[in-house]
Amino acid sequence: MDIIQQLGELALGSRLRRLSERLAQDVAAIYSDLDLDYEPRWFPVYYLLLQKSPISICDAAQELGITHPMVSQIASEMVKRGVVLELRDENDKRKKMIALSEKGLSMSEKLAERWADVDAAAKEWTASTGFDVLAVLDRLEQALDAKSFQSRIQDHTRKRRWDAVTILDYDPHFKEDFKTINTEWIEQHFTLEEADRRILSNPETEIIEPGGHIFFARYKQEIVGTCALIRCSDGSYELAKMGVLEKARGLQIGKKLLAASIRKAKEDGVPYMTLETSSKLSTAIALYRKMGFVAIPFDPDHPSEFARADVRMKLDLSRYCPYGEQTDAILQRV
Amino acid sequence: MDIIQQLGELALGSRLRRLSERLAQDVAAIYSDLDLDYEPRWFPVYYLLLQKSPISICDAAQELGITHPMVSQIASEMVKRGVVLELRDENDKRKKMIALSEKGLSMSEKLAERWADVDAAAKEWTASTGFDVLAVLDRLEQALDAKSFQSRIQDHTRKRRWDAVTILDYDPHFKEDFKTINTEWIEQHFTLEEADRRILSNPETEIIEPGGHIFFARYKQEIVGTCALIRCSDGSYELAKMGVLEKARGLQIGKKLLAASIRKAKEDGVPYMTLETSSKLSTAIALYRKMGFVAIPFDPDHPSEFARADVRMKLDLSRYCPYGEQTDAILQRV
DNA sequence: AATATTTACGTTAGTACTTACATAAATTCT
DNA sequence: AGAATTTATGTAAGTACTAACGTAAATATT
Repeated sequence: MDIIQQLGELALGSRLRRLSERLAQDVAAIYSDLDLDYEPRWFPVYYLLLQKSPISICDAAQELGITHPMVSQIASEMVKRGVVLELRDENDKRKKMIALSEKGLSMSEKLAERWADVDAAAKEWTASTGFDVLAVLDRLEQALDAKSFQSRIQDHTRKRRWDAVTILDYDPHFKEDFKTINTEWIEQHFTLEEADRRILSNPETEIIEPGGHIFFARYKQEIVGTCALIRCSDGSYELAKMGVLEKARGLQIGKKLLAASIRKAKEDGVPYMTLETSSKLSTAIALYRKMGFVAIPFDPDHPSEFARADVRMKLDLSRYCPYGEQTDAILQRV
Repeated sequence: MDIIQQLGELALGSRLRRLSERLAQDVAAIYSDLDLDYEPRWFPVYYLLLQKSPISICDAAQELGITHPMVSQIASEMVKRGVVLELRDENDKRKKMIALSEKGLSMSEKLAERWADVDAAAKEWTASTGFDVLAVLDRLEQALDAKSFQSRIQDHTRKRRWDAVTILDYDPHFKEDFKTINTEWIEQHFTLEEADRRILSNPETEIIEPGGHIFFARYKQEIVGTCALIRCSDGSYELAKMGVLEKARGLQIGKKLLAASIRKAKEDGVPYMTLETSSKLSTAIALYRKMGFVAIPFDPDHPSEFARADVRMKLDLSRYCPYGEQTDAILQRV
């Protein structure tokens, strides 16, 4: 029992490879005493030519599920050894048709006998496991056709990252984080305004006490993101002060904070949410849009408190609004 | 459904390879965004170093079940990229000990996360087939450890050849074959003597009518071997005129003829069999010996009819004598 | 102590593929 | 009809291995 075996599914690929190499070597050995102009690697091409002949290089490659350079190389080897003949297609001068020569054809009887032995040996071997090995391979391939291994891995990566982030409600311990996280992103793109300083320094009096909320995202024991719901005079919420630390970008923390905010707003029976942002923040706007927010015109009666704000968006919570309700599995994929 | 799939067990190796390559490619892709000095092919070595460090090149190769040049190459790549440190073993100056560097170790956390995703994806994938894929692989490998694929194929080849040869009793149609087959081998090694000509030209009066038998081996509609049992005055049989055509050598036809002869002798309740041969025919003598014959001294009272004969052998049929009775399966293997 | 054998490792060459690119012919578009 | 695109093939270079050989050091044998 070596490490490759101990690793189980993680080293499945290595194991399949090892097994196939072991077989290939053993199969190669059985041709050695046959004294024919034949190489084991020719098998797929030779076998195909026995059934369909003549055939063009690329058609053969397609039928065999290998690359055309492979067929091209094997074919020229076979031509060199006199096993295959090249003919040119008359209608299409690009095409090189290959076919078994007299010599190539005459080898088939002896080869077919060996193949029958290989087939019988393989059948016996696989049957001895008590499993229908071919069916297992069929299912494995089918499953992979339905969904690539890469995307399966990605799903798990996404899920792990998603689960690694916890959304927390406001706690006085996080007061400083609320300030530093927002200061970081504001100063990166804009300059800190007077209203920013007031709100970021006094979240409790400015947001919580008037009936708002602040959420925090924790990743690896650290607060890396935050966003606030400010209670407006008409009872709606304004989403604001959403920020994620530079180093924690790409973990879909913004989406998770936003989903938590929408969920809370629905819980509280709020009719709609608004937000103000800047057209410079295109990734943020894309996210808001994905979550259902739509742009609304700037109302001259309600000018923004912030100089950087030039976009106003709204999410109508009375209508169907999936992202406040959907499961994590769907959210992760959006 | 391509040809590789249609071929079933015959192309099992190709299929395993294809599957492993598909996995390898997908797995390679998930490291690309990780921005680490890491190559997917390092995996086995890296993983081992995470558990056992430092370790020598050859020890690592052994543990991983790969060749030491592979470990050596991977290790030097890793050294070049600063992931691995080389130390010299003090006690054994041949040994190069490799260990993860600070940098190599620091990568492990991120890598381990990805591995966990790969592992989870693979588990999910294999489980979706409804089979215990790992168990199938275990069984396949175990079965191959117990008996190599090559020897499994050989068994089938042997059996096919064995079954392809039919032993027939004397029939006047075969009279000419009896003569030509024996003439071929006698003239190859010796010269045809007067007694040869007499017996070969008149098998019926010389062998059959005095109570003897002649067997023929048929392979692909052709008589390719023969041997005779000559009834002696004391009731025993003398095995004689055993020959196989040059072109049919290697098919174990001699063994099959001999087995048929011994079986017949036992059936007929004969106490023992003898034969005369030449010390020049070492392969034949080896076969006789395998089948239970032992050399006996030349009895001066019974000089041979043939000048070439200088070895006399005997098989005591009253004692245990496996090869007259054993099944084909055992005979094929002898 | 001298010699033979084994072990550890590196190097080179080979294998069975692939990807990427180049070229020529055919087909489609305008 | 001329230009752009697609298709068929070949070639070069790369990948991830292995096998085979050579060298140096250690160990066993005589």
